[in-house]
Amino acid sequence: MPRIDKMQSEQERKDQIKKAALKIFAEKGLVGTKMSMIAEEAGISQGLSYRYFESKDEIFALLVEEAIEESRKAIRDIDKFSGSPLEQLKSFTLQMLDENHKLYFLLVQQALTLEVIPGKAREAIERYSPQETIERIIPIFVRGQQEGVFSEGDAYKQLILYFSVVNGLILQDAKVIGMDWIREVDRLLNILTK
Amino acid sequence: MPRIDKMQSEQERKDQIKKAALKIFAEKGLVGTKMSMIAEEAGISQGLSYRYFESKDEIFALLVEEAIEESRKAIRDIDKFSGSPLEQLKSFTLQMLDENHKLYFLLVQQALTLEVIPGKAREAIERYSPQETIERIIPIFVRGQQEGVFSEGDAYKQLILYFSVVNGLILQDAKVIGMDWIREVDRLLNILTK
DNA sequence: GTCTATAGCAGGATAGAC
DNA sequence: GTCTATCCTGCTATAGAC
Repeated sequence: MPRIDKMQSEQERKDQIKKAALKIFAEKGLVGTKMSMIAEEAGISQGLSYRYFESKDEIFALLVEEAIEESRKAIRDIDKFSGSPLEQLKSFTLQMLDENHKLYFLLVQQALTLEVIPGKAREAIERYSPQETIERIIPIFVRGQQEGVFSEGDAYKQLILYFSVVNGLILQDAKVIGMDWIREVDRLLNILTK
Repeated sequence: MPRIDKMQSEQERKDQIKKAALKIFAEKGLVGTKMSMIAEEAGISQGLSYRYFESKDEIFALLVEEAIEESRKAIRDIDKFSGSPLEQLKSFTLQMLDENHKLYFLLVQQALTLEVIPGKAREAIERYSPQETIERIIPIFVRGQQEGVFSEGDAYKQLILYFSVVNGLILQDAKVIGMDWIREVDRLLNILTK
């Protein structure tokens, strides 16, 4: 007879720890995060995480892999957003800014700024060539240019600019509370338009 | 008789260590930076830094104070840039992106994302109310609006947006080498204009 | 004044009680 | 299955030789 109380299955416990870890890692990075912080955030004791994961590095690597997988999926699905290039990009941007994606995004940023990242995380990062993202988004920019809405110039540079700007927005968002960034996305996209 | 060789005065040695520390701190944050890294960057032995500074925290705090002082100065001098609001802002932005200011900027970012920062650094951060920056820059935005160049709306929000965007640009700049960001500043300012 | 060696401590990981 | 009490490594900071 299964238990009815709030006791959790192994998978649920793992998810709980991972969720807590994601929040702290995204905020403080790999070295800045102590296992005790993750435990506290998850509401468990310091040593328990090790019954579910081998090491801090393993959790980090796991999350980075998930983040990258999530990101690939978002990129793959970008054509599902209907509308003009501008509207597509707006939908995509808003998606990046939502709660879940934001944390993943910050985590990858953390991983990218580290020189010494755990082997598995490094693999995931290296496997995920930005080429994939670029090939997927550049056509949208080009279409925007052809339709005369986007400004002329090197679409690749525009893309990098666009991402670094969204990056800055997400980073800021982590600090300034109570600001409705979503409203600002329109203004943001002015970077790209004529 | 003073020595003629490359032996350094106490002040020069301090500056050398501080310069090395700034570079590493800006990149890896307080916890991510090991004293051995600073020593290596400065080309000295691991223990020597402690003849010139009391602790890692002291160096960090010192640099944060300098960074903030530098930032106040840049803000105070913003009216010295001549020209239209747009040109003023462009000059100011380019200044933020130059080598020196960039590192300071990243350092303050690091300090802002930490919860536990050394007492002195915390004081400096708290003493430096963003109010000062805001009061200085808002009038430029307002003037831009009055002249019909900047888009309408809450100038405060535009300011925050602008800073988070520049922030993203600086962060990206630390990673993507060989990209001439300066050329992109014009495009960046499109966020603000009609 | 600078280096090398090490003391001391913080934090990751483990062992053992419950 | 979870917690508490350690072990052990790696880093900050210090001591002492040159």
